[in-house]
Amino acid sequence: MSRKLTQRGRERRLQIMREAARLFSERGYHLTSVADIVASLHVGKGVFYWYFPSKEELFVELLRGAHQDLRRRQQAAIGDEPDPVRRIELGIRASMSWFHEHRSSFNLVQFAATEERFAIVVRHNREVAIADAVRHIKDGIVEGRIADADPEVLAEAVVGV
Amino acid sequence: MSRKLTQRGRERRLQIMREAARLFSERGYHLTSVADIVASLHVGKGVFYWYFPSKEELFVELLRGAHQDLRRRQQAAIGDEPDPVRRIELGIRASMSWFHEHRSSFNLVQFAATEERFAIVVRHNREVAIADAVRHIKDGIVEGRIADADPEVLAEAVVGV
DNA sequence: CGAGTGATTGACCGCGCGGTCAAGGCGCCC
DNA sequence: GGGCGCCTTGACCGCGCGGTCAATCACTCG
Repeated sequence: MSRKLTQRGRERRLQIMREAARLFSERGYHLTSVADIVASLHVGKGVFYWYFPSKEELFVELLRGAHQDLRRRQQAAIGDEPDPVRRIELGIRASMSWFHEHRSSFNLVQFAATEERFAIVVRHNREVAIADAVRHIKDGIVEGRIADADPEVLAEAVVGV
Repeated sequence: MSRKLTQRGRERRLQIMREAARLFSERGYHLTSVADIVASLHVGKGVFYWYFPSKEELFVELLRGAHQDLRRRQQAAIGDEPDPVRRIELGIRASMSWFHEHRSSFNLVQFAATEERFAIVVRHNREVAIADAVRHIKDGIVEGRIADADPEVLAEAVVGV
């Protein structure tokens, strides 16, 4: 799907993603033009379209990247904690501190939720999170540490937090 | 500041506000053009600009209107309840059910928070809400029903809910 | 050196946006 | 009827957007 890139190319790509994330989160998606992004990087417009098919695709990629990063953080925090209740608690705490450190990603997600075409991605991410929580809850029920209720419903509540 | 209007004019104005709120909340502010709004009302473009100076102003007015309506609802719910702790609880519950009933207003506020020029209005509304809460908390402290802490800080927490 | 290819430039395009305005309808009062 | 003022129309304007592309650069490798 994507081009083959040299090392230099991969760096440019990341550079664009970082700058775009910064501008999107500061001014908002619609008020940040592609021209703004390339201008603040002091490069021509073609550079942007060499690395990304469209402004929209770039944004979706930022969204997905943020979600992956968050999930990685959760899993690192949970580690090999055996108690499912503690696992859930650690996951929630990790998410909170992650969002605290990555305010700009938080802004991106918040905006994404207000526009249907991006909300789809957000919903998908949410479902992944719910699936994660469901697994822990089922473990908790098996061990008798959590009341036997519909795991899906409880998971929704956890993610809602 | 605004024009003088006949009864018919006031109705048109409300009609536009309702339709705009609907479209903004469904598709988002930027994806809803003034042309969309007037088209869905089957009127010419000039009608819009007869009643509103700009698309931006209309949005701000919707934001302010939503805030006023929410606040009215809170005050009605609180009524003459004497206990300050109960007052706060009733206020929070009223806010929750109001947002539940007015999802579209919720979407508007959510979007507004992502764009600086509108976030200013949201912050102002927030400050009003905090001022309200501060008053109740001070009452609570005087009566000894709430621990003696910085009322401002506690109020922030209440509004955060 | 020259060929090949990844990377870059910026003028250019078409479009749809927010906003304007001259013109005219409609209803009411004298 | 005639005049007045609220309201409506829609063609029109300028602009800045997302996106394209022919030309060119620059690095590597034989």
